Amino acid sequence: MQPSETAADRAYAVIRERILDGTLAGGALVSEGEFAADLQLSRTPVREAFLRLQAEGWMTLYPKRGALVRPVSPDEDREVLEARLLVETAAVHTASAASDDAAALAEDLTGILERQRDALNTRDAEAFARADVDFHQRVAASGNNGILTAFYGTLQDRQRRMTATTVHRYDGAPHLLLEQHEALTRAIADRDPDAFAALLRRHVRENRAT
Amino acid sequence: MQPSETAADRAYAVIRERILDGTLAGGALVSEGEFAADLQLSRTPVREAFLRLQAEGWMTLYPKRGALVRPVSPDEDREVLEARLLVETAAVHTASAASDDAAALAEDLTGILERQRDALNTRDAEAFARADVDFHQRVAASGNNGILTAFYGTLQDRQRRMTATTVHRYDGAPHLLLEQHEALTRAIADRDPDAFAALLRRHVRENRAT
DNA sequence: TCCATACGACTTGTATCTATGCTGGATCGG
DNA sequence: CCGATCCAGCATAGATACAAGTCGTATGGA
Repeated sequence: MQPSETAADRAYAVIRERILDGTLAGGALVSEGEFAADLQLSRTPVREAFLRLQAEGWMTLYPKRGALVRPVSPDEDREVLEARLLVETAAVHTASAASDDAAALAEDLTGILERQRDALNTRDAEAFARADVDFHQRVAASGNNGILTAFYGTLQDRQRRMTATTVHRYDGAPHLLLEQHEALTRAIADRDPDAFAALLRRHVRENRAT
Repeated sequence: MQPSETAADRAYAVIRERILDGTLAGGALVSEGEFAADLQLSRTPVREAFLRLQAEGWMTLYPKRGALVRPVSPDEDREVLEARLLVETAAVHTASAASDDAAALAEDLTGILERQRDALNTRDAEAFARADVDFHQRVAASGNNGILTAFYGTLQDRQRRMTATTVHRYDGAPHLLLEQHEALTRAIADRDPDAFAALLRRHVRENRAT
């Protein structure tokens, strides 16, 4: 056994994953004992995981009653999209003011797009989705603001859960998504934050899943 | 005894307060046992508080070593101010698009300003600061986006800690601050988000403490 | 002197135990 | 038949016990 990862960490990772991928639906009422039995540990590490999940907003703990997996609120998708737009747009605006940052960003994005194109060709949906997340994460990070970048990460997690919950619909074909990413990258290379903002707005509206 | 508030909640509130008001300086190494003895409870609730504080970014837990109060990073004040500007500006932009929201916002802000003016007259620094926080919180909430509003709250907490850490300097007199708030409110009443943005930028730059 | 190691103090990680709160259903009185 | 009450079962809150990791220091040998 490799105890570099504690039992509490394992419990946390497992439960969080089940929430994010939709195995544990919103509104489900779970208890510490359940998971303790399931994961073969005592209730203590499970409890720690619950507390952490509550702090991150995934669960609500009701004293002496149990833990409720927080359901996705009706407004959540709008709110997440608004927030993502805001952070990404502001980041590109900042990056565009410094030619070095803009160039580095464009270069990194080109690399990620290459990976995504490969994934499309090899029909590796997993890698495709991963590249998609990386693309936007990299954009958000270009604002050179750790707080906002971290916040953006939480938005991606929320979105991941939402897309897992709802039926996963591809309004457009994957290659359309790729083309939009390419257009976004061009706007960055051109240091045109306004064009980027307009393209991004369309991008997220048309394809709420990414 | 009124156990409506659990021991863990109390421990959390106390420790968090000590971090935010600077009693517990950044970089301090603390242990569960210390606080357990101090607060007269067992390690369990203290541990829960530590976990929660870590999840919220106030502490870093080192396995078998102790807990470190996370120091304020050198970039943090810039990052917090950038993020606050971003969220408030976006919120007002949204609110300005709906006349009802803008009117309600202007009205609420006027009320808060009244409180703040009273506080200034009675020299109640505490109430003055509270009104200040409320003013900006209300602005942020006008964006009608719960996720962003909650995020804004965390920014205020971070800022509170920073201003507690550094010497609290008032670059301008309190009444200048009040005048700026009044100007901001007028911009909102006029549904002029661009003017608001410009005023706010100056406001936070001149007075990094609020 | 220098280095390796053994030890002790301190810390967290996890399990377990007790007390208490909540809830739903059975029971009793009307 | 209906509502108040009681109680068993379940879940958590918190305390405690114990195991194990880490570091500083003392100690003994080369």
